[in-house]
Amino acid sequence: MARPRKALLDLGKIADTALELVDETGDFTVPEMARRLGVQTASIYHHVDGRSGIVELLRARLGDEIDSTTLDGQPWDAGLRAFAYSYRAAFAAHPHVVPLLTGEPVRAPVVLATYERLVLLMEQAGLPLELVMTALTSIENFILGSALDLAAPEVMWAIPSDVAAPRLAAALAAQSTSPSRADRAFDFGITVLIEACSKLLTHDGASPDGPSTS
Amino acid sequence: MARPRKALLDLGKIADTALELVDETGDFTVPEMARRLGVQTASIYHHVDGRSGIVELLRARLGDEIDSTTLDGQPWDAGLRAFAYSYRAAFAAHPHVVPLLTGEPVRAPVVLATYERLVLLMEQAGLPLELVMTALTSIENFILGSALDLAAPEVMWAIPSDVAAPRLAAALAAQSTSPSRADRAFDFGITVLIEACSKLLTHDGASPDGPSTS
DNA sequence: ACCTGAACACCGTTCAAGT
DNA sequence: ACCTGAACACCGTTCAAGT
Repeated sequence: MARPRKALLDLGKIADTALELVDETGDFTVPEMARRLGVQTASIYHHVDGRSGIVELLRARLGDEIDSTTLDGQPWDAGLRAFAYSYRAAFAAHPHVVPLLTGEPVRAPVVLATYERLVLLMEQAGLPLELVMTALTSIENFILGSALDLAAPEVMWAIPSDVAAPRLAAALAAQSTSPSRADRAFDFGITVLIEACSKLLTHDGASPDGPSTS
Repeated sequence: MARPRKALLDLGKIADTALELVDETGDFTVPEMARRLGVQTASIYHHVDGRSGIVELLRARLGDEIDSTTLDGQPWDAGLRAFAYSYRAAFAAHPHVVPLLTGEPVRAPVVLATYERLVLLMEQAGLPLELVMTALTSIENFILGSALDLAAPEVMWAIPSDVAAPRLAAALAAQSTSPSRADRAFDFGITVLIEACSKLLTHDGASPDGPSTS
């Protein structure tokens, strides 16, 4: 065979296969991908820069699933909230990908554009410029930590039998079950982080409330 | 040689070597450890349950570095804050270990005992029991996400030259440099999350402004 | 440019053999 | 119980050879 008239492989197929494999088995392997693609292992190396190149493909793929339109026609806090939810939803759809992505967060062009828009909105709302990255970084870290939580099993607070922790056990038992533990924790955290941002605004524009005088 | 009169290996040495290797090179390998220990690769398998057993050793090691005495003789919020800082400090000392630990958080006995004590304190302070795990989970996720951030290079918001993001660039430039970006983001988030917890308290105990019913 | 087939170094793990 | 030496399956990566 050697070189076929039409290429057997392209980045899309490679990304698809890697994502499939990670979703199904929790990880991927270059030979495993080659088998699925009906191709030699070496062939894949003609398209990507090794295994880490495939991880970059996955990072970009997740980034593309993040909805970047959430910032238009909304106040900045609602937009930020929607962005956070969309960011996490992209991870939630492929929880096993997240551990492969640690070390560097998603910085796809779409995501970068969203951050640019966010910075602008927060600035205009009155958040001091030197606080903007602090706020966004803490929110991003929270999202990433929450995403990792998604890959963990739901009942993971199993208390070893040789440890006495009655109140912890009671708190675990007292959790309502409808939204998952992870969902509730995410909502709680993202809500308070965004609220905290709005309290840092210097109300030099028109602002209804505030602890000035009443 | 075969079996020496005194064992060459023990869990302490194995954990030490793995930690050394991860701190120096970012990862560890069983044969690499064996070389450092002056021992055959197979010997290590007589002490731990494979590579994942070594990861568990590292998880426990990090857990032991967390200071669990922070909760005594302090109000719950100061204790929780100290615990969070200590938790993160343990990660900060060995940032490359963190990615190996994702999937399951640290649940060493010390940490579990701290959580037990925290739940008790928060309950007594008046936090509704069904909210306790939500609050603690979101804080733990935030800590984990922040810890991962520590393994990332300080200047990681490099904006690709083909992307225009002037306000993002300005926000990055406007950051003060004294405490690191990661430190500031951590402090911001942990402060806000704990404050949010204290607002959820139902002041039915001895409380200055609470409604008087018992 | 793109695929094959074969190769290489290396890793995780097992196991019989020795004390 | 604990270590060795040798083995096995598998992985990531490279490369000459073919079209």
